[in-house]
Amino acid sequence: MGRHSCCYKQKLRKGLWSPEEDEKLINHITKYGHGCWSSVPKLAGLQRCGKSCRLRWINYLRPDLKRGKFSQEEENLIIELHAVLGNKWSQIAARLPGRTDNEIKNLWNSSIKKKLRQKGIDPNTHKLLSEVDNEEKVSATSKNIEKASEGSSELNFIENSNYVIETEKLMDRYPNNMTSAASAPPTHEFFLNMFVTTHESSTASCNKPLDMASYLSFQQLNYGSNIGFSMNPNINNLLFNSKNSEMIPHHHFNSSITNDNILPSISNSILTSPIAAAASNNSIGTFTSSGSSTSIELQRNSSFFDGNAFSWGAADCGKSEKETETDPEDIKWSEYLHTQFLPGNTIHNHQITQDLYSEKSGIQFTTQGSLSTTTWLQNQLQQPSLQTADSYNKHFQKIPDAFGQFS
DNA sequence: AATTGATACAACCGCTCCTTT
DNA sequence: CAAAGGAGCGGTTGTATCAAT
Repeated sequence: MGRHSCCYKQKLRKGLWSPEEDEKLINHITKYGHGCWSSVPKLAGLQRCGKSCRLRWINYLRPDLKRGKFSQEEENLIIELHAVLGNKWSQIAARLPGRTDNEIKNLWNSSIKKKLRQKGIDPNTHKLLSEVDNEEKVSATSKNIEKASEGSSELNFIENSNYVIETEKLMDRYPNNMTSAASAPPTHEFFLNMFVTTHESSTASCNKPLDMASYLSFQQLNYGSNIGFSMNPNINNLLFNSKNSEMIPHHHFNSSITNDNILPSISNSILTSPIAAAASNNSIGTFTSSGSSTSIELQRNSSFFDGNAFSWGAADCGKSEKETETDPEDIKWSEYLHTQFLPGNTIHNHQITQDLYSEKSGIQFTTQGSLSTTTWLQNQLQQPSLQTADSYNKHFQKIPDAFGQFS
């Protein structure tokens, strides 16, 4: 497809949007919604392509944008999410209320990347740069090593938790980079091998040859010590659905889960999360595999969990209630805008949360559960609801300000 | 005061995926 | 089933602003 069909039309404006154009677009969408984006410019009286209108609305004019500088918490969350999701900016943005993928992408490229490098962390792999160098050496060397130890999946951990990958088999499973979020997730079979081969119901902390805690030592990710990031509880509750690349709050794992889902999920979440390093010295739970399903209990059995509000535990799983999902598209725009967009109106964080998280992919966020992502996000929104309303006000203030710049 | 470089942010481009015809 | 079109995503480029020289 490539270029949008409307872009072929002549005399379409490009470049920065003028306040007049913004006003036209806002007025149009306020009254009629965007509907088909390709028809928006014509209906709104704009010499722009629909794509440009969409972008302008989503990235700048949309009323629920927070704008302003990113907080440290937001930055931390972005880093943690990036460790899991990679450059999936839209997915990252979906978990940061009021932030756009573009905004986050820009922040990452202009600021966070640099900060991470300064702290000796490779922004792509979220590993120590020195480790990445070592890996490259190991990778290069391994190509010249015969498959002497083929069949063994053991890993020898050397002092200081550095690791040596002994088997080419393992390297084959993780070409280039074991933990790169951009690379394919570890296979279902791999984690079966890693965690549940020795016992049908096994306790991770005491399994040999490779228990979970040891395996986590792979990760030298320790943002807490390396860069002083706070350990955010948010990501800890997210597991990964390998089939659609969406994260799922852990609450939903209480029911039957197939290995196809859960193992890659665990792998992605644990392998790439900053919690991994911190968790590496602790037993964090039990994996049980039976037939096609795997149950997982991640226990609060270490100081790590207590110290950092790590809430994998199944204790609150049963309490969760599935939030009623609302498709944003079902919301009548005029109503939406009149009730939420207009300055001074109180924003119902409940609805905002739904708007932000009800995606076509069907991500289901729960409203309860201690320290769950949703809870955290709700907390963000609840400080107070007026915070969001305030951002709306700021938005409206910004429009006349913008006009002022040109007058 | 003018120039240059760095930075942040806005917007565009090309692509893929999905839906519709 | 294939083609066309719409929507969205991620990478890249363009531009405004600010600080340093």
